[in-house]
Amino acid sequence: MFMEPSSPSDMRSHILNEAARLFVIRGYDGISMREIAASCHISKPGLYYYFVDKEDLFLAILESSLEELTALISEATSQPGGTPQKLGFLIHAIFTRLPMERRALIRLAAQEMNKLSPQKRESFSSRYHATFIDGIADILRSGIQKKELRSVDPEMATWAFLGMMYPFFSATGSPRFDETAVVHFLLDTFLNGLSPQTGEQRE
Amino acid sequence: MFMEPSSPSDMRSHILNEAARLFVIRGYDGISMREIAASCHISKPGLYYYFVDKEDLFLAILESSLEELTALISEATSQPGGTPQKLGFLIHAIFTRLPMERRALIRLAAQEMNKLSPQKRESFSSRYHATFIDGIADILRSGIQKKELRSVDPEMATWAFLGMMYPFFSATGSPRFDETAVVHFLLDTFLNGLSPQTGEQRE
DNA sequence: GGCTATTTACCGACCGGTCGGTCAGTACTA
DNA sequence: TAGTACTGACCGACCGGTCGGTAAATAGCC
Repeated sequence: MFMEPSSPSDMRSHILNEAARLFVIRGYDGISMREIAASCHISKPGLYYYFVDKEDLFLAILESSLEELTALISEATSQPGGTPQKLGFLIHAIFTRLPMERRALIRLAAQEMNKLSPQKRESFSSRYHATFIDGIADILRSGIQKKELRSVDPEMATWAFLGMMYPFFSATGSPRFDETAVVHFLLDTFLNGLSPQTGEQRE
Repeated sequence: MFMEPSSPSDMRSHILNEAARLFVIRGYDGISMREIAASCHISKPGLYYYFVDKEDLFLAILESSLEELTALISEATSQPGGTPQKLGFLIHAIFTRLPMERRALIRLAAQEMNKLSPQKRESFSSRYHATFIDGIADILRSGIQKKELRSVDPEMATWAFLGMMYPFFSATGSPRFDETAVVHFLLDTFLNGLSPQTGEQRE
């Protein structure tokens, strides 16, 4: 009775999945609660039984994505080996452990966060930065400290790192590339660049 | 009498500017024609005097941004020097010749193109790819041919190149960095990567 | 120059439709 | 019989877009 839902009424998670899929395709303003309801084979008030409003539903999706990412980053951070290995692990994990839909969610969070009401946005975005952005920046920072990375602004590098990946997170748009090739290309480019190598390089 | 309007009724371009600013901040679905009208100190029907519908106004903004970009790319392509110089010119031109609002438009086009109706989207996106994406891919391709760049998939590299820049195109969100530093960082990272250099490197 | 006809550049009021959200039920369990 | 998991009907606000109208400038004619 006072235990929290241990089996979270699979309808709730079904809604979460379906709504995430739709938000990714059309954006926050692009789909209506009616469409989400129809896509879940439920009535619109049925949606409001599980979520207090549209924002609440959207936020629940963003939160779960952030949680997932945070777990991946902390796993990458505690990975044995040097910074290149940690970064390689992270890219590899994102592309192989997350289905495309969830990868697209990473982009969605970054792009549509501002659709939230001011207080919720502030709250989410500060957690988003503290765990996700700073988590990656910390890996980069420690790499710089250990001379495994050149001395650059870690936060700037984090945005570039993320930005490089985003085009390959698209549910629709952008072209389809072989994912193993993308994983390798991203890490290689981020670490070694596109200029021909003059000396021996590490990866 | 039969000359076309040489001074394009500065109201039209005022609307274009104002609407672009608003679309960038809130997205295509995020602002209404009423808000655009109010922001231009004009009535809603006044808007429809200049543009047939919302999509037409939006498309006019995207087209002008694409035109601007295309000009920059062709200028970069015909730049003297090697591929690194062409790429350097392009990044530099984007960051110094385009005010932030117009840079944000580049991102807007990529992100919100899909809000267009199917035929318009198809038409715009094919021109977008043919001139903008392929334009950059061609620079990369010729660089690879001339051994000035490592042998990678030029289209994949184009998306990564663009993706790296996008986080720094934000009108609001994302942090503010020193633009000269960003320009240098982006080119340097794209060409040389973040691993410490072992041999001498070219830029 | 004076007079009319037409065009330009808008505006207030309003349309049908959709939005997010609510409320009063109700079928089904425990 | 008390709660859980919903539903159909509905609300006010707002959406993109259109209607009929109009003041001011411009063009054509004498």
